[in-house]
Parts: sequence; structure tokens; C-alpha cells
Amino acid sequence: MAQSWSIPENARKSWDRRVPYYLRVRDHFASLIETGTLAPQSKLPPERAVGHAFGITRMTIRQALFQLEAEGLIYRLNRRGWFVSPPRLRYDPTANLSFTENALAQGRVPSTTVLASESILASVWHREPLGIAAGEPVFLIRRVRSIDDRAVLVEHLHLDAKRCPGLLDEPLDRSMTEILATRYGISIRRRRIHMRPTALVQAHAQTLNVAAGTPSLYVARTTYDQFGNVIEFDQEFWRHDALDIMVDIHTDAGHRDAGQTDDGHRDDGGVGAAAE
Amino acid sequence: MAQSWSIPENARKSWDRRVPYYLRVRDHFASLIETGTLAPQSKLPPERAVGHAFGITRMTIRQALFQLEAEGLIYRLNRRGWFVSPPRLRYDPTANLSFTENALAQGRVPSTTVLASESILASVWHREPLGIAAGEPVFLIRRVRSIDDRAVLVEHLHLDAKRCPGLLDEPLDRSMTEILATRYGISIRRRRIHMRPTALVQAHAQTLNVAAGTPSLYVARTTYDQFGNVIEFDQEFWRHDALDIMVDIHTDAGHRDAGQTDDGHRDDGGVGAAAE
DNA sequence: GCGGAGGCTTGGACTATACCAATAGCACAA
DNA sequence: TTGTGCTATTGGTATAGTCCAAGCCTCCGC
Repeated sequence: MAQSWSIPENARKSWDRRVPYYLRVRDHFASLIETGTLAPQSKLPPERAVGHAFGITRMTIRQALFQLEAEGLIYRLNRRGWFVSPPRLRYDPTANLSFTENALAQGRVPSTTVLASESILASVWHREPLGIAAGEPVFLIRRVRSIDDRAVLVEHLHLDAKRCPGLLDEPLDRSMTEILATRYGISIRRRRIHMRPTALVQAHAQTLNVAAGTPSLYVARTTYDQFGNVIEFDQEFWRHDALDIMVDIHTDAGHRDAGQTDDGHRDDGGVGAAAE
Repeated sequence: MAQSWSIPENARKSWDRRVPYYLRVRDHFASLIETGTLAPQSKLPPERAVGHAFGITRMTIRQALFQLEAEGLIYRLNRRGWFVSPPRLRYDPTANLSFTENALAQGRVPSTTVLASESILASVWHREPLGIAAGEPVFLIRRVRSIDDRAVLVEHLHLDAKRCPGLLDEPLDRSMTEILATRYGISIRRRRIHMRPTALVQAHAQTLNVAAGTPSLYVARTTYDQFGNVIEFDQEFWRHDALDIMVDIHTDAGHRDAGQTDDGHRDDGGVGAAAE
């Protein structure tokens, strides 16, 4: 355990009561992490030990740890302790890179585990994302994907079984897109990706070996073939601290109105949603 | 207060101890929200009242509320109470829509408040994002943007002052892109957007009138002009429950390897990072 | 009708425990 | 060497309060 996290002399009790204890503890560890004193994957001291060192209750320490977790600086493994988060994986939704390719390109070690694969009957729920009627056969595949042996996402893949008979006999820990292309001649023409921050419900949390309520990023992707039909609907629940979304946009609209706003309705700038 | 949230007969204490109380409370309100019994913007009962109704401690109730907050179902206003989150704002980073345009297109009412605008000297920190040397003049503009009178993001805009002299005299609650285009003849050619889930630090939390640690989405956008120079660096701190990122991707790579994987290195599918 | 004082409400922060459950280590047996 | 079972550790859940500060609302006086 040693002194990798030192005694928080200045941050101890007393002092300015206007800044809450839990934020002081937060700041203490945040700076240890940012300066590299605590390296990625290294373990934080036990909650009780921190509480004792700061002279603060364990519950309050936990508040600080939850804050750091929400910020993505640390994560926890069920009843094993708190650890410093590794660097985020960069992810460009507009790039045609697979999870595996993307991880390898960044010097990380990806891996995939198939939790289950089954053929089910579509419920009304499947109608909207898959565009098929209730009762039609659907393949449901559940997988966990890891980076450097840390599980970072659990995913549910839903496929129209009629489009890919025998799919479940394929090795499902590989790229689904490749299987669809090579065996079924399905080529991808369009993808629609939704992403929103949320938190893990118990079931997914258990799969990722974290506590329910761990913040996460929900990524849903709908894949269309060359005929405009949905062939795959993929739900991913990412650890929120595992990825950094990056999009590069080259706009050629820019040159049009460089000097003036001459096309009526573009009255508020016209470039860059959410920022201007 | 009435019975809009009813008495949780079944969810009350006793019962199956394997599902924690706080998750039962969470499920109770989650279903009230999902079924529409509790409408967006409506107020939840006070923590103490919920605790009394469930026969559970207030601290435990708060655990449930924090979980719901992390999921984006509810939010809180400082010492005013908990409220049901309104629908998320859709945001397509690849579309050239301004915040205002985007909100209006979805039937929402946007507004912008300028917190401060000043000219500062670039620190070494500005070097990387803005590509200018320390000591150069930089305009820093801080704004808050709201949807339907609910503050959803606080942003810091950094601009190279040499490129836009006199900018601070403009009305800064409008589109920056439009000002840059009409007054300075700067046209946008490229944007790089980074997004990652995190949590608000105290300063930003205060601005958004929420508690520190509220989950958020950090969005950083770097804007380049027609000469490849950075002209603006924009940091946005969004409420994590306020937006739904949506990207539509039309790939024409798909038709190439529809029948086989014939180009060696694309050995893992080649389409769709993070999912395959 | 308007403004302000004061009290009530409501969340924010924190204490001090208690017991449970999964994990990791270690000692000992097969 | 391999496994098996106990135990200490560590987080997970929950109780029962306390005190504080900011928002609110009502009532009084002008």
C-alpha cells in the first residue's frame, strides 16, 4: 500500500468548510491521477483506509469515489476495489473500422466473448428497429468485448433470421459484418448510430462485473443493406469511461456563404449543431 | 401532492431481500416515468416523503434517485427538488445545424445567455487546441444554453483574437459561425469533434444550477478555416440527459467486398468500429 | 398593490454504525 | 501439485439521525 497516495495534510478536516470534504478527497485523488502518481490500472487504497487517513467517514469517502467514477477517472470491480481508469479508446463512428481493428490500431488488445446466441421470435418491440413483424424469427447474440482484459461493453445483436440462415453456426466472436458479407453476400450501405449517456441496469452491470448504476454510454446502431432493408440492430452498453468519440467533418458548404448569409433560412450560422 | 406516485404496496420492505431496496424504489419511479404517469418536468415528491412511504431511510432513497439521475430519467434543481427529465435533444454532429436551428427544428425553445466575454493572453494550455503561442491574445467567451428554459450546457469558446478583431463588440448570444463568416470572411472547412461522458466539476455544476458530480457529456470542437488554421476551439459541458447523438453514415465501401474479403488487411469486417 | 421579514420546506453534507456478500490469500489435506 | 475450505479483507446495502443553506411562500405593514 505504501505512500503512493500520501497523507492529505492540507486536505484534512478543519480548514475551509465551504468546500465539502468529499470534494477535497476527490481533488486529492484527481491530482494524483493526473500527475501520474497513480498509474492506470493501479489500485486505490481501501475505502476504510482512506476514511481513516482523512479522518472522514467511509460513506463520505464513497461519495468522493462515486464522483471520480462519474468523471471516468476511476472504476471499480465488484468487491475487489477501486482502480485508476486506463486511457479511453478512440472511436470514430464515421470510420469503417471494426472494434478489433480500432483497438489494435491504438495499441490495445481487444477480445470478444460470446455470452449466448439463440433464435427467438420477434416481439412487437422488434418491429421498429428491425422492420419485421412480430413472430418472425430473430437471431439474438450477446457478447462482451474487452480491451486489455477489461470488459468495456456488452452488446446485443438482433438479426433478421431469414436473411442469414445458419448464422449461429458461424464463429460468433468474429466480425458480424464480415460474416454477412462473405457468407450471405450482404453489403452494408448505411448505418444509423444513436448514442446517449445513461447508466447500467443491474443485468448489464453484472455482466461487466460492476455495480448497477455505473454510468455508461448506450450506443445503438442500425445497419442497412444495399436494398435499404435493416439487416442488423445492435445495442451496445459501454463503460462510460472507456471511450472517446471523435468525429472529423469536412464541410464544403463553408465556401458558399463565406462572405454573407445569402440563403434565407440559414439564419443562425448554419454550421455546427449544438455549438453556434 | 396527491397520488400521482401512489403507495408502493408491492415494493415495500420485506419481500425478496435479493433485490436491494434502492433498486426497488428506482424501478418504481422508472415505471411511473416510462408509462407517462409522471410527465416530463413534473416534480417528484420530496425525498423524506418517499422514504416515509416506502418505510426506507432517506439516504437509501437518495441512492435510488442518484441511480435514476445517472440513467437520465430525472434531474434535480438545487434545493428545489427532483424532476422528470424532458425528452433529449437530437444532435447530429455531421449535420450543419446550429444549436438554435436544431432545437427549433425539434419544436423546442432555445435560448442563450452570455456569462462573460474577455480578452486574455494565451497560456501554454492554448497551444495545442488553438495552435498559437503563449502570450498571444485570445478571446474567451462563456455562455449558457437552454432548452425550454432548462439550462442544458455551459460552453467556453476560445478564439484567436488576431483573426477576429473587435469580435467582443458583436452580439455574442448569436451564432459564432455566422459572425465569423459575415464580418471576417472566415469560412469553415473542417471540424473535429470530441465527445466523452464525464461529470461536472463544481464550477460548471453551479452554472447549470445542479450539484457537482452530475453526469455530463463533454463535447470539444475544433474549427478550421479554409486555410487549415484553427480559428475556434469550443468546449461544451452538456447535461448528460439532454441529448441524443445521432449519426447517419452512408458507406460506399460496402459494395466493394460484398461477395468476398479480397483485400487482405480488412480481416475483421471493416465496417463499423466498436460493434464488429 | 408591493416589498420585505420570517418561517417552512427541501435538498446537501456528514456522522457513526451494522451486517451482508464476494473476493483473495493462505494453510492444510489429498 | 492440486484442490478445498476457512478467514480476513473489501466493497455493497441500509439505518437513524444531525446540522446547514438555499429556495418558497405567506403574512404583515406601508
